[in-house]
Order: sequence, then C-alpha cells, then structure tokens
Amino acid sequence: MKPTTNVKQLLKSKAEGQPVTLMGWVRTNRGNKHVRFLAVNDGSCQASIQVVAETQGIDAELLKRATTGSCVGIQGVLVPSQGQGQAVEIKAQELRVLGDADPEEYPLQKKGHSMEFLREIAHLRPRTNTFGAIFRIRHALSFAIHKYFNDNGFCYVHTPIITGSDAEGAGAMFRVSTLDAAKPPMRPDGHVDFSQDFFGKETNLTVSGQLEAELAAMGLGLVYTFGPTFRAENSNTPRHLAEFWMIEPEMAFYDIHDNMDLAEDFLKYLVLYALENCADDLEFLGQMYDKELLDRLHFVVENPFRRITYTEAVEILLASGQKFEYPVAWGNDLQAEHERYLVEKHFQCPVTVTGYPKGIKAFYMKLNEDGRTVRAMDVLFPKIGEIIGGSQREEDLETLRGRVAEMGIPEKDMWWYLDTRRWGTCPHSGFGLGFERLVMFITGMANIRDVIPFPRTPKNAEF
RNA sequence: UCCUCCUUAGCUCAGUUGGUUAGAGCACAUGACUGUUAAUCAUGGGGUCCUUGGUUCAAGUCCAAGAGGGGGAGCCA
Repeated sequence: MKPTTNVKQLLKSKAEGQPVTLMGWVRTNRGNKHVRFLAVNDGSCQASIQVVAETQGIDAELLKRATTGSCVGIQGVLVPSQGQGQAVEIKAQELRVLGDADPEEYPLQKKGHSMEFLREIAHLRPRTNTFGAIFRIRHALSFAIHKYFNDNGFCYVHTPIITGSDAEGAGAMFRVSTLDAAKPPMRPDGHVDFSQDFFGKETNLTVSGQLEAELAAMGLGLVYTFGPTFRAENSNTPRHLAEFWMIEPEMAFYDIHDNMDLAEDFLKYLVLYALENCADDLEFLGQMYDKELLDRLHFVVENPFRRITYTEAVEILLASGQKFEYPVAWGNDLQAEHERYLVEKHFQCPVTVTGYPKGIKAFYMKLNEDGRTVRAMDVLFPKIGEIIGGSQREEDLETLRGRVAEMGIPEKDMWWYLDTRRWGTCPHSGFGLGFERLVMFITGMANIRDVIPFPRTPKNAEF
C-alpha cells in the first residue's frame, strides 16, 4: 500500500477534514503525555507537515517508537492548525511505525551537523533538510538542461563511457580491463599485452564526450551529451571529483560568438529555472549557509557577462598593480588567482575569456588569423572559477593535421575524427559545462562533494 | 602531488606552564507539563583524548612516524 498523497500536495491543500494517508520520516517528536506533535517529511518538498496525535486515540507505545529518523505511516484527516507555525496539520487517527530508528544509534539529530560529518554518512544524507534541498535542485537542473536543449532543437546523443582513444588529453584516465591484475599477459618487450584484453586493445573510462559529439553534430546539427565523466587526476580540492557529470553541446555552423551567446543564454536559463522552480529549497540554503545566495543568482540572470580576450585579460592584470603569486605574462595560462581577480574584483560579474595562446589549449581548437591564438572560451564565475570551457573547433583538415602532429598525437588513432574534416566539414563549436560546478554555484555549497550523492575522490569510493 | 591546519562523549567544541577524579551545550534515558514549533524544566547515564613509538616522576597537553579530515595550490569541468 502506498500513500495517497505527499507533504507537498497537502501543504497546498485546503484543510477540510478530508481523509489522508501519508508516509514519511519523523524529524521531531515533541509534546506531552496527552498530545504529541510529529514533524513528518517525505522528501517531496523542503517543509515537513505537523501530525497531531492525541494519546487517547493513538497507542502510546507506538508514539514512543516514532523517534527522529523512524519511518511512519499515518491515516488521518487534514485540518486547519490550531497552532501558530503552520496553516494545516494532520489529525492522526491511526499511526503505524514502518521502520524504527533506535535513537541511541541513529546518527542524525535534530540539531545541525557539519558537512564533513554528513559526508561520512552519505547514505543518510538524503534525510536531511540540506541534502533534500540540494538533491531536489540537482534533479530540477538535470531536467532543465534536457528541456532547454529539447526546446531549442538539440538532439541528445549518448557518447561511449568506455573509450579506446586517449587523444583528448583532458587528464589521466581510469583503465578498463578484465585482465588478471596479478599476472597480466606480457609482450616480449615487457609491456602488458592488451591485445588479449576484453576489447583487444587498451581501453579507459571517458574523460570527455566531445570528440564523439562532434561526429554527431556533423549529421544532426545541434547535439548535446549529458553523462558521467572520469578523471584519474590526484586532485584534492573542493572543486574536483574523479567521477562527475558533464554537459557538452556541439553545434554545427556556430562560430565562437554564437558559442558564447549560447553558453550565456544556457547558464542564465538554468539559474532562472532554479529560481522559479526551487524557491523554497533555495530560500532554505540561502538562510542556512549563504545569505547572499539569492542576490548572486539574480545578478547572474539579470546582467550580461563581460567578454574579453585573453590578451585584454593579461593587460588588465598587468595594470592592476596587484601582487600575484604566479607572474602574469602573455603566453602563461591564467591561474586561479588571476581569474578570481578578474571576476570578483575587477569586473564583479561573470566573465567570458576568449583568444587564448594556442600553446596552452587543446589541439582541436580553431586557430585564429594571427596564427598564435585559438578560439577558446572559458566562462569564469564568482566563487567557483571556470564553469565552462569551450571553443570553436578547427574544421580545416590540413590545419588540424598540423596541430595533431604538433601535439605528438598519432594520426592513426584519430582517423575517424579527421574524417569529419575530410568530407563535408563545416565551422562548428561547443563547450563543456561541469554539472556539479553548476549545482555548487546555484546551491551555494562550497564543496563539490556536497552536491553529488556519492562523491568519488582520491582514496574515497565508499557507498 | 605540494603547503598548511585539525583529530577529546553519538554531534559541536572547551581543556591554562605537562600535575589530583577530562568538562560544557546539544543528543539520549527517566520524570513533570493538555497545542508544541530544533518545545521547556529537573535528574541521570555516557570517554580507546585518532594509531604506534618516544621524552618525562608524571602526557589529552611535548617530540617522531602513520591514518583520516579541512583549507590553499597545481591539474581541470
């Protein structure tokens, strides 16, 4: 038997004494010998509903078992509340304890917990107000991403999780193998013989779906991917995960300016979607963790992103008089401290930087007429830094082959990618958005491990 | 991977110059209270002071190594 309703619906309902069956988890159980008040939450929304149980009608032993964390089923009627804090409440007629939670053992309390502690009990985090809010927002944003692209004529393509190419060069990869790790077959030259492995070659988990998305865009026009991505980097920061979700649109016939327009419109749409559809959860997070959260979100929606070139960025940094740990010089990559200065001090708004030196960017980015910069774009956000990285792609076969050679990538590994430029090539662009970084920005969470249910980081794959 | 800080009750934390029996709030248990709002009040139980080794008459406190965690950096999304 399942509940006839949920808390979200009930709180919007007119209380007319209508019968309800509700199931959920007890947050608090307070009152006295004669009447008990249970705050019951079922995850349908931020708020709990108050269940009033008079001990005359409800077995005292059952009420005693309805402790914080226990799961209960209530049959009763929805009535206007006699108390102050809420408009409606359930007058219980029957209470069932579906699952006890021994209060001596149950780790979650009514009081606040540290994020670090909750991370250690990630299997129980969904039962907290904070993680309820975060995961509902995460869901809403996932949905909004698909809605945005669908409404704008994009086609969702599923790029492979297991890849035989490591040409993307986006970082260290996780090997996928069925070989015996203790004694793998060896070649005479002392290397592991991957020809005997499951796929007959060395394979890894994907670090990006971009190259395959480009193949799809060359026939479908506008495409996007949204899937898990894996990086075996030993990154220990509040902004990195070994397993994260990435959105990668790829658009035929888009130049770098169209790309920037799309990135900005897309981000604003997602922030606005959260503001309009997750108001209660954002309100809660703003109240509890970050008083300026809602102001910051509104600011992003309402103001244009600043657009500058890498060269202009370097000039601004050099003229700033600011002391930086890493020297600013044309040709060096922008460091976190430089990006933070541009976004948080100089412009005080999101910034899109284009035209990076080719030496610090990937081989597939389109070379500018100057021969020394490429049509890369990074969108930099306050607090979290680079949220989007993208570019117009090099569509000219010979130029691309030159870049591939420069980077020391064997052409035979890239034959299928190069083929797109061989036949019917066209200008095209795309970018990658780190989903968890977006969720961080919108929820105001400071650590990326708190916006994904079960974070994978170096030395941690629990749950 | 580098730098830095932290680890004491279920949780959050205090613990003086190394010195008797390691404390508080919350949580929990018991009791009181007929409408509570993270209820309130009273009483009570609760400790591998992260681990190992060392210095010392004496270590939660000092030293070393290790483990785990936080922050910063790099790599990146």
